[in-house]
Amino acid sequence: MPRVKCPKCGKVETILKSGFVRGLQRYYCKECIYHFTLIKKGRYRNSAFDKKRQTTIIDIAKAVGVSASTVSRALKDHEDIGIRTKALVKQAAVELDYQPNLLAQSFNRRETHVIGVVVPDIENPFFASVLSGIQHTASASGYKVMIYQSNESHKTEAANIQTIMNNWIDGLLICHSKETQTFEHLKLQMKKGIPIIHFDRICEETKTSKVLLDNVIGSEKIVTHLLNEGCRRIAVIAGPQHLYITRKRLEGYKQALKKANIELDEKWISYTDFTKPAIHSAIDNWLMEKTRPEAIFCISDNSAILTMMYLKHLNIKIPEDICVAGFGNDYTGTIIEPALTTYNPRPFKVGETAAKLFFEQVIGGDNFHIKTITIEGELIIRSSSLKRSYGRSDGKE
Amino acid sequence: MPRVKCPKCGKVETILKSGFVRGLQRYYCKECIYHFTLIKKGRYRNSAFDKKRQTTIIDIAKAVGVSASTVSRALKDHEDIGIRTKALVKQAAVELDYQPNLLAQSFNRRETHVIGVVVPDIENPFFASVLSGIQHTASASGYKVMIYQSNESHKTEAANIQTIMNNWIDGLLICHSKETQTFEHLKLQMKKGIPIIHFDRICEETKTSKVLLDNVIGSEKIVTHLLNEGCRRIAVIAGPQHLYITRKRLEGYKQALKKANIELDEKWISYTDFTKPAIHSAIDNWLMEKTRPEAIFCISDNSAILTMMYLKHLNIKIPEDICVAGFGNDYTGTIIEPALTTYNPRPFKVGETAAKLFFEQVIGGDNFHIKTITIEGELIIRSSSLKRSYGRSDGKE
DNA sequence: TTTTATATCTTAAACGTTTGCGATACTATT
DNA sequence: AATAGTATCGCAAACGTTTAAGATATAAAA
Repeated sequence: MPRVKCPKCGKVETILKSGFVRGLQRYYCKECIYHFTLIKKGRYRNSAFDKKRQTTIIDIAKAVGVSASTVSRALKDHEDIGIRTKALVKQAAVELDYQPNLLAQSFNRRETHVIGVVVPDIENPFFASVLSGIQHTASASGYKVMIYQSNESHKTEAANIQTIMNNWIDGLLICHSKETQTFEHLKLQMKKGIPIIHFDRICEETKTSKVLLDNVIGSEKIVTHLLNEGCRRIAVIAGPQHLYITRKRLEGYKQALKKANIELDEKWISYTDFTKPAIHSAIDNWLMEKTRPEAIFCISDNSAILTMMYLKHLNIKIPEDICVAGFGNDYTGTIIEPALTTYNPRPFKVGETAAKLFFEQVIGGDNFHIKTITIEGELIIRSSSLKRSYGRSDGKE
Repeated sequence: MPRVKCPKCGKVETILKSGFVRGLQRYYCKECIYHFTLIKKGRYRNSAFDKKRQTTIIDIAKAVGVSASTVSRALKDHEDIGIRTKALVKQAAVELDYQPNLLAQSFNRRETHVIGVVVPDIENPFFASVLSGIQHTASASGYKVMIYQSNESHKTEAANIQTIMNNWIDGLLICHSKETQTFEHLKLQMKKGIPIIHFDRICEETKTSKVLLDNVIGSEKIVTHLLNEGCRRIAVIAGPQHLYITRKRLEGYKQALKKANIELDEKWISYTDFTKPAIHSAIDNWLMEKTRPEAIFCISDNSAILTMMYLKHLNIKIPEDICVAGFGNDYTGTIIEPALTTYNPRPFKVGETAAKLFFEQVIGGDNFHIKTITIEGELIIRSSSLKRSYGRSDGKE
């Protein structure tokens, strides 16, 4: 029999073995009816937790000789606290290098002051700019921004939302992936009452605030400009057919034609996946027509760049032979020659506005009614479309 | 005297008024020696907290008829829990739509699984790509990413770090702003024991892991390439003199010259702030020399683009008259004509590596020794520098 | 002197989860 | 029958902060 003393009565004779728990020999004192093991781990005495321990309000409270609640109130200048106490507390806070545990605060208040953002791709300049706008606005109000990219995958998007929504964020700003066509993953989360704001590629089925690009008007402006330059046969490099921006920008295209009393010819519309081969083959097809297109309107700047490079490769002159226009105002459009006519959707402002809508919803609470805001963009005319006035100035930089 | 009953003894006669607290009439029962007010607010009964309440493990515990700790363990398949109980708990969790409160978990564990990232500017493609690499790697390990941009301001950077470090993040990945020249704000935080990883613009004074671009070797490769093309007088558009990348890339420039036995001429080095006017004036000055430079090496792609556009504007042929090379492999370099010779620092990999270093440090704990990893980049030769072999293929796309 | 008012402080519960360790009900062994 | 072993569970504390509401001291009023 081992010489083990009972921690309660101190006796040795009454101790019996009693199996094992978690690999440790267990003992049992007959007299005290008390089970115990010898080695104690002590959760908060050994581990890595120790190092992470910082000054808390309790430390301050002890130092000053008041209660923790007084410290809490003093630090936020609550009226109930005497001016002398406040001073003492604040001084002690500085001396002890007190830093509030924001995690504890958030936990207590059930508010993290974090905005979650899900974008398809951070490296896309448009989204980078939106992100910047969000970050800027959030920061100004003391909010943090957590980002996720879906990589244009519906699955990743759904998984991201699932994780992030579990108490981490106060609101979600989202632009759906190209793949996303069902929105059950979002609707599930909406029950939690966390504000959701859509931007750019929105979801039409949910009662959420939305920030839109003026896709229709913008496209209409571009196409109208091309018409004004004397182009009649205007081809379109569109995206996948189900994609929101494809539908909307095509709508603008059609409107412009209608207003100009030009009949729509479906052969001038090519649905692509924005890849180089798809675009090349679309152009090849058009060039085989007996009458070539006079202009190509590309739904995105990136495809416009690809289009221009291919046309140049084919020794087709821009804009003399074919005008080209894009949509998006990517930086590359100013570099390529001739400079690309495009439409600036003001992505930074899109981000700003989305963040502002979030704040409105937070402040408004139940009184807030969802809004849809369309950001007015800006037609940017550059050489790539200036057929009629070829040779005149490049427009503004 | 008001007809107020004592909540304790129920008597009315013994009640006295006793001033006001928080705007409410206060009463006092002589017999019970008990102060009280009439209206009770009840913190967790009325407010917005209610709506945010979700299913907790306690709810599950009640439903199944076990304790909360059992639920906690069952959900993570702890061996102590019986297989039947586990099944019951998991089933209840699904039925009640239980979502763990990640905030509570983090608070308890003192671990958020969030990586903080501070970059100067999200819209800069280099940083966007780094960010993407970080996000990718973090996501794969179940970590979230919180971003901050300093907007190249030291003050903003310091403020960001201050906020974010208070328990919000498990680690900090940072690229300093151009302005940042003192690092006290960082050193202060290092005491907390949170891993800090530097990338790109590092801090040489701190004992932190770092991820570097191969600035020196990369620049040397570029300049050597220019030398091989027959350029002898190679001018440099540098950045501000104190900037880390300026110093390093200049070092590579000098090394290349030295190896080629060409004497360094300081007049070919121009320190700019990367703005258009500064670059233009640097070029103007060089062109006034009796012997013009044969090549211009720009410390960054963006300044290379500006340089090329200005040279073209001056009707100087690239590369016949002057070769141009950049550093960074921005997308625009593939668009401009002639395409820009540059160096790909592999920003995505930089981000990936920074994140990996963080994980190594977390896993290694005290055993981890800080590392400095240099990411090997890739020389990308395009037309803008192909003087000798002008007219030959464009190199790989 | 008794009652009322004011200013300032304390107490304790609550947030949701984790976890050390004791408790209980068995079965197996001696 | 006494003791030892095993499987499975519960208790309670701990994390750091906030906050409702009671407590106390002191001054003012009746």
